[in-house]
Amino acid sequence: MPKPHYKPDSFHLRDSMGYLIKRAQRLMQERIERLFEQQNFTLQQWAVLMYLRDGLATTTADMCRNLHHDSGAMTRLIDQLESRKLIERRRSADDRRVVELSLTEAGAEVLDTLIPTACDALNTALDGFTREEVKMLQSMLRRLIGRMEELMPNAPAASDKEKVS
Amino acid sequence: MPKPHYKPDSFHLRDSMGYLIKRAQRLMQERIERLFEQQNFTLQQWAVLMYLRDGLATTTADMCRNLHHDSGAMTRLIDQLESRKLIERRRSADDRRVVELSLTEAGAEVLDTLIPTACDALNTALDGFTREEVKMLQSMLRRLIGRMEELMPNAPAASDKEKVS
DNA sequence: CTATAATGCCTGCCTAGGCAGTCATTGCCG
DNA sequence: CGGCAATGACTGCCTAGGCAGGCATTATAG
Repeated sequence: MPKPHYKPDSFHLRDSMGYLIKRAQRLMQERIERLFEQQNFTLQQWAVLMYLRDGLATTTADMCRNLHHDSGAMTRLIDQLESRKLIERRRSADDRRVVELSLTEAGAEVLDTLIPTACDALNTALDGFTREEVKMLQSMLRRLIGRMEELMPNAPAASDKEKVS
Repeated sequence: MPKPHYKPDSFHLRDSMGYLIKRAQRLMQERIERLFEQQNFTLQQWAVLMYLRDGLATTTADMCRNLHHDSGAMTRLIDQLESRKLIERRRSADDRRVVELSLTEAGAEVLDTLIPTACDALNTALDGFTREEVKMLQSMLRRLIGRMEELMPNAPAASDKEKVS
């Protein structure tokens, strides 16, 4: 690596990619969550509902892996959504260990009200960005994510025992 | 706004800027924190030390505002760093409400070992990005942050009572 | 000068997430 | 078939952060 992006001597936190991303993330989350809180929803809860709607995950373990969320926390999160009648649990017949999740009518309706809110928040935050800039930002973030995922093979977060060789 | 970036009908979580940023942030944090954990440091703790070193904040309240951190949590975080002899508290003479913070020798030494670690982590994560791409990514994130900060005038997180008009 | 507001730091309470461990079920091996 | 690892869901424990309240000190209004 001929030219490192960051050098210890001249390092300043405010230029750090980690710092910038963290700050952006925090602001974005606060922003959207403030809009969601009237209906008592959390970003994570919303993400779970979205993933269910789009069929990106159908079981608890799927959800954990795809959202990089702790499995214990996921169980409790699902408890809440279930008690609010937004999703349903159903023990799988094929593999009786797994619990299949599904969106209820009420859940789908709630999503219909949350999505426009989220879109608005994103659009106003990205106001001033051109279409191309947004595309570029997305693609760069995706590259960064991909890069870090391959650097972190057995990323935990979806804890559940894992042998470390 | 003639052309919104996101439309409710065609919205998919995985294209959402919030989702991408969150995922990138999470991976980055896990990555760096895993490197820091041998020396028992947290990103926030490191950030506080860095801010102190660079004189970007000298009091608890400063720290909270600049790092968007809760003031209660900040007090406890500083308790820890103080008990580890990395920073010192000193009641200000001018304004006896204020507690001035300062880095100790030990604190500065610790920083010298942490910074290279962080740089490495960032550099390897950004491997594959050109110098220009990194600059562009930084600048876009800064724009986004600036935009959201002005949209969130009285952002809390540095809680402490605030009248809402 | 005094009463009231604002500020800074701190504390207690609550919730969410990380982590380890449990139990049931399934896959894999001989 | 029988034993053992792996998997999925779940639970308890611990810690960090969000939030509200408290106290001391300073700023402001009248």
